[in-house]
Amino acid sequence: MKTTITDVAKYAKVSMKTVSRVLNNEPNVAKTTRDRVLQAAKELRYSPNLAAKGLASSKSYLIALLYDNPSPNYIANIQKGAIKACRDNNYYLVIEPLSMVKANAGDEVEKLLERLPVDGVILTPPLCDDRDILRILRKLKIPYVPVAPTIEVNGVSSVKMDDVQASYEMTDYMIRNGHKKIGFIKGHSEHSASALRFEGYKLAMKKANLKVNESFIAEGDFSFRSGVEAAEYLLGLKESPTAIFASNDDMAAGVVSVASRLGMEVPNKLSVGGFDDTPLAQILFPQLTTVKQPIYEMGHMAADLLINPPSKDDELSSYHFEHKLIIRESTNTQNTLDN
Amino acid sequence: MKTTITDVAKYAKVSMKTVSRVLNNEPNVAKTTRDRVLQAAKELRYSPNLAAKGLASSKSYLIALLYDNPSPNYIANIQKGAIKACRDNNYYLVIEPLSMVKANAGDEVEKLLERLPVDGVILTPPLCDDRDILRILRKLKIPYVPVAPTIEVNGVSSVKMDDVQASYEMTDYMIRNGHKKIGFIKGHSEHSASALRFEGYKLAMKKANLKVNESFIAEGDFSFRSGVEAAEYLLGLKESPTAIFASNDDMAAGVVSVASRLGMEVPNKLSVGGFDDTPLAQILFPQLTTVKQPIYEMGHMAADLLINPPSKDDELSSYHFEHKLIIRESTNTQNTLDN
DNA sequence: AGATTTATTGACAGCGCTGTCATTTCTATC
DNA sequence: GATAGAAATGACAGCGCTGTCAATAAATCT
Repeated sequence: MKTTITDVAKYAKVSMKTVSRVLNNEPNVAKTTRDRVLQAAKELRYSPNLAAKGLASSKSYLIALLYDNPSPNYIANIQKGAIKACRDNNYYLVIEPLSMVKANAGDEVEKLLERLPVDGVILTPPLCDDRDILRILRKLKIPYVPVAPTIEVNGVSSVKMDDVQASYEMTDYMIRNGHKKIGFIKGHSEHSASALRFEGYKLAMKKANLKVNESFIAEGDFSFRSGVEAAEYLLGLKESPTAIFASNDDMAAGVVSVASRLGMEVPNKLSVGGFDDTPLAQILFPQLTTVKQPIYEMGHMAADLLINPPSKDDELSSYHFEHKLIIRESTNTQNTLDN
Repeated sequence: MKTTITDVAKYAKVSMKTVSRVLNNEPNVAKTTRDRVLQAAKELRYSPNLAAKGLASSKSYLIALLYDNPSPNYIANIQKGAIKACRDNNYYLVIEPLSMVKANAGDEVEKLLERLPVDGVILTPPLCDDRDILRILRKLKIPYVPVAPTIEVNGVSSVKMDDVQASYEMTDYMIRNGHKKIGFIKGHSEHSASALRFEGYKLAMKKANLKVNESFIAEGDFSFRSGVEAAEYLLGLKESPTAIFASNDDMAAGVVSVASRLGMEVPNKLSVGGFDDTPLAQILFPQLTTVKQPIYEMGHMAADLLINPPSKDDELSSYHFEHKLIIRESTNTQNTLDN
């Protein structure tokens, strides 16, 4: 038989309500009473029934993680971070992959959340920039935290990293290594990060008084294959870049693979930079210079913001986390003789 | 205001209980009544309150996925499969990563499940072979389905694939390609699959009247790095194998990387086989010959077994799913002249 | 037709907790 | 020491649903 709050109340010789107060850290309980209740709960190995709490307080103690992101690694890290925050607060994480390809993601979300009235929703890219979904969330009055969104919504905190700055740093690093002809492979146009990373690249080029050569900009969609295609194009140019900055690791892996097929040694003949620091980056030969995103941290903060909403006073519109440029083997000083 | 069952009852001019019956597909409701209720529910956009259902029926409509598996890809696929089954049954998936490294995983699980009384638990390797966890689950009387377990428990259905057979097929494929000196890299000793895959390898060798050369067997732990180390050992042998079967893709990637560093062309000088068919397998150059595990299918069935438990009659002890040998570029016919 | 079984429906309590508000006990004040 | 005010505690309803069991309607059998 499962212990209930009534058992604890009897044992501690107080009312149910007092037990409830103690267990929920509500104020106005005498220290001695509090200790007695805590002791009773401990001895009886009491643990609250989530469904009952939920029903009585119209809370669910559930946070939903919505995603439509093909990268298992990204999702795994967001999950880890979010779960940590949930565990520390006796919340639970429900995951719901979505497919934006289907006509209306909004409807799907609506149906989902009408059934499962979660206390908060974490939105990962590209979902966090989907107007339909945001509208539904607002309509259902469900708090949400977008991870790395482009759209800023009034009164909604978000977690992000500085994609522009990170991308700037990578490009700048290549420039400081003597590279002047730097190719760039864009990411999926639906992901807001794509534009930001491109921005950072252009910024660094501009600051260094380097002209952005339009033919050095290739389209990609974050997939390995698109990296291969972009690399084939870039390296097939009669005057090809000496460094290629792919806006994620998968595409960078594509570049490395094309380069090695072409007998173009990385990094001596071609420097390659990636983005994300996926496990792949260390598996590749040579290991990839890349940018480590604070994914775990963002997931953690997103959940935490939903569980412990900041008071209006200290509310920030967005919380920034630090990325890190990770220099490995795929980039090198440009040998000026080669140029 | 959220519609409740009472609203639907009034609208359809029946009792709450009848609505409940209709919505839960219980028998003994007249067709006309059923239709009327369904219509009412639809018009009112009714959706049940999970917490209330849970409280009243002492069910939670939640399935927990417990894992301690460093492979995001494996987890992502299990999750996808499990979620599909959950969605189709109005269940939800709660994920809980565990760390077996910590002293007693059992306690952690116990605390977790006392708080969150889920209707079922999916256990992935290596958790599914942890005696402590199994004991707790039995004690708490929570149904569970182990994915690819070694331990068989009476009355508990499990989902699996045939690791021995799959491994046999890969080895056999190499043998039929003319290879005689086939190296094998074992997986993490804690994962039961490791032993099974090794078994399949030995079986194939035996069937082909090939002697298993002890020095061709290397220890690994499923990590890329361990694959590198194993490959360095195997390829450093004065008489080294012409093919290496690594018991997962990450280790196979390690082999490929060492081989290319050593200027040993894959597959012409060395065939390499992996296991898992992770995205990595297609990203590598050359693309990896590997075994595709029915991970999604196993996740799906695991959740389904928990949601719709088979009746005692048609209960199977374990459900097997088909793997698939995927032949790509990293394996080749052994050139007998080289031998 | 009347008796008996079976299918269909409804009334109502109660799952375990919290919110509201009433009540009691303490503390500070003059 | 009486009194106002604050702090601590408790009584009780009710969150939205389902289980139980009783009541009624329909079907089947002598």
